[in-house]
Amino acid sequence: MENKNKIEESGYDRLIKCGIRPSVQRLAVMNYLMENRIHPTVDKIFNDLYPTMPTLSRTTVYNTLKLLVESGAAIMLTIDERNTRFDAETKPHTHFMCYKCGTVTDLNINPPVLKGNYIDDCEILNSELYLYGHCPECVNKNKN
Amino acid sequence: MENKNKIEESGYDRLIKCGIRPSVQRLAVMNYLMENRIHPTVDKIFNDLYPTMPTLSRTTVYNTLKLLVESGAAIMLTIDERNTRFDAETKPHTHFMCYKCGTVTDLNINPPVLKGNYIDDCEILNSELYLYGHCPECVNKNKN
DNA sequence: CTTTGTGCAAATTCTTTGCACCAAA
DNA sequence: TTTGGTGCAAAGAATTTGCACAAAG
Repeated sequence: MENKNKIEESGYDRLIKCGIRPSVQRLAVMNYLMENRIHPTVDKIFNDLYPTMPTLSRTTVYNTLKLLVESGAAIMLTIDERNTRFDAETKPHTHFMCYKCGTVTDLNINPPVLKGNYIDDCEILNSELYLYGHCPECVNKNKN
Repeated sequence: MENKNKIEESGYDRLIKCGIRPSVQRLAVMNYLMENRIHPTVDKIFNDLYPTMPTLSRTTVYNTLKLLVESGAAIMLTIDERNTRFDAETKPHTHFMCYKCGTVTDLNINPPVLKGNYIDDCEILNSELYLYGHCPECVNKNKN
């Protein structure tokens, strides 16, 4: 369940490939993101890692996520107004957020490929397609 | 310049159509959004209206924007990680943010029309296509 | 009068910063 | 040893809440 769409590459390999020194904390965050494709918030990551790493600090999680994003090892999502979310899948794909339960998932629909193009003289370097609505679980709940 | 893509409908008509009582403050915010299609932040709206409405409070701007979005008179954009932005154009269109200057503009490219569909059993009620890169001004600056 | 809206101040939440200590090269 | 990483506590920024007063119906 939590491992849906798990990425097979190892966190260690991903860090090295992106030129990031693999400290214990960075490895923990990177592996967490690759094994749990739930688009977690900073708090979710911290709370889930804390039991096995009681010396971990929120600051380190923030530092690490910033580094991962800047190095191309992860992406940041602004789909959720309240909290920044993170994803270890860096290839373009479409995200969905449920208005009722707040869960963010990947959708099997290709976003328009626009990177590298110029549109209205704007140089496009990145794009995100965010969809919102009701997830299957919440659609069904509604029928009761 | 500031009036690019200005909406011709009056703020008063928009409020009435959306079932919102047109208080002085609400009218000021609605008109501001319709006349200034710059996807402003709460602070920008407050600071621009304050000189002509010195009793206006940030709380009222927050209250009003929440009401406008809930009533369908405006939309909220999460394209900018730092600040929520607002737009009086509620028909689906594509937004662009410049990485360098932070300006948010509309782009003349139609986003995929997905509202009303089911994708992976998710009921799609809304969508946003956000593009990021360098705006014409910043592309040119870069050449120096 | 009764309901709705406004605006101040305080509280809350999320994130960043400064700095001392720790760890690895 | 020198550079880089971690984590605490404090600061900062954005937003929300509680409440008293004002305005509108």
